[in-house]
Amino acid sequence: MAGKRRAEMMEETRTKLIRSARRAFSEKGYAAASMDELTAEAGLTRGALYHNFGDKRGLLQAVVDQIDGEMAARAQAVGARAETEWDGLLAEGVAYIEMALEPEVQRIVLLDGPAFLGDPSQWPSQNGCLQVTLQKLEGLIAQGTVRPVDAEAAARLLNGAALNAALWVAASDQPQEVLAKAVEAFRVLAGGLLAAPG
Amino acid sequence: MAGKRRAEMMEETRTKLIRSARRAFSEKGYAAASMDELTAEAGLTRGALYHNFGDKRGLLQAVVDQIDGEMAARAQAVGARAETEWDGLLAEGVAYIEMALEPEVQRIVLLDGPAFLGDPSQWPSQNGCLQVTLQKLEGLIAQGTVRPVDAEAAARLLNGAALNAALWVAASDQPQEVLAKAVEAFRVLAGGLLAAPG
DNA sequence: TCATTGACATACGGCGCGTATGTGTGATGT
DNA sequence: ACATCACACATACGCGCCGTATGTCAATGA
Repeated sequence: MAGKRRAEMMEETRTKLIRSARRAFSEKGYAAASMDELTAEAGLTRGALYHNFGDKRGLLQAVVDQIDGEMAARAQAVGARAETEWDGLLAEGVAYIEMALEPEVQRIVLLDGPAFLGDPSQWPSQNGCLQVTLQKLEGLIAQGTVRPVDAEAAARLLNGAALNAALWVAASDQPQEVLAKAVEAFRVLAGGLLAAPG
Repeated sequence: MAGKRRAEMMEETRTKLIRSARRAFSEKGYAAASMDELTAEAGLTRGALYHNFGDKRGLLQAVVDQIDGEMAARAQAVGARAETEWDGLLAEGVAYIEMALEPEVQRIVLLDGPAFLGDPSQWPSQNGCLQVTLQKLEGLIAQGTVRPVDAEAAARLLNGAALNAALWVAASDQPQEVLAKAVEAFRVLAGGLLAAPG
């Protein structure tokens, strides 16, 4: 028990703080979350927080990076399972919409993240979600499936569309029906990118 | 000077407070803006603010409603000037992207608004921007130009795409070039809605 | 074994929000 | 015209929260 090295201990406290922060931020929002409560829930004090993350924003940044990484990995996994590259792109977009329904993702990454950390593309994590979409798009453009538009621009618009759709679905009364409409509209819109409209 | 009725006076203080709030919120962000400074700049105190708007969020709501209304009016004016309905839709979208480059719009309506007031479609102002796009889309669907998708879903995705494009442009080093790419990508994406791809 | 580093806790100061209370001016009735 | 009321706004107060400065104790290394 006491046989742990200092580095391991520190990594553990970081993990505990991030875990508590994910809970607190997603339930109360970043602004309303109290550092005292948050750290107490992790069995620590604010001292540990300022030592490890600098300030409250630093903790938010760490949380956002973690969730963003998880989202990117999940989307990529879903996209890789598709039969064609194009279906993969669509699947990734739909996956983003569905993931954005989770309170953690919505509240922390989509709402508080941009508001308190600024534009996602400026984040240290480099916005993994965007990178995944970007790569898929570049591949599709190279193989001629997608028209030769600016890949980054298209990726941003697609992600933005998916994100906004998710906010809509989440605020809706009948999430299931609205989700179906959102996914359908997403497919139609994305179809605009195709070189040979189907 | 003293010949004003009470209602007129109250309307004037509301106007002054909202004006100061637009400045403060857009420059410092909602969270960092101090009510004391804000009201002092308007020649008043926090008392006036709590009396007229209930709390800090109430003031943000009022500011957001005002800006949203202005945006919707501007977009509608731009869209109405186009030769065809379809061109009008595209023009509105481009107008949103360009408007979102203004710090007031970006910071207050696009970042702090959703974070502190929740989903835009739930706002009392009913999100005028969305309504404008929605009407245009419904017209286009009725006349057969646009495929029969769910109009609200499509409107949301379009607006979301435009919004995200704007964030990208604003954070960029060469806004002019990036804006051109964003607009081009927007046109391509929107083309997916067309019944007869061109 | 002892000095030192560093991870974390404790203590302190200040600011900002929300509310409770005070105040003066315009509205109202006779 | 005068007294009274109502109300828009100012003033006063308390609480919570963040950031920093300081303290403490265990782990490290010679």
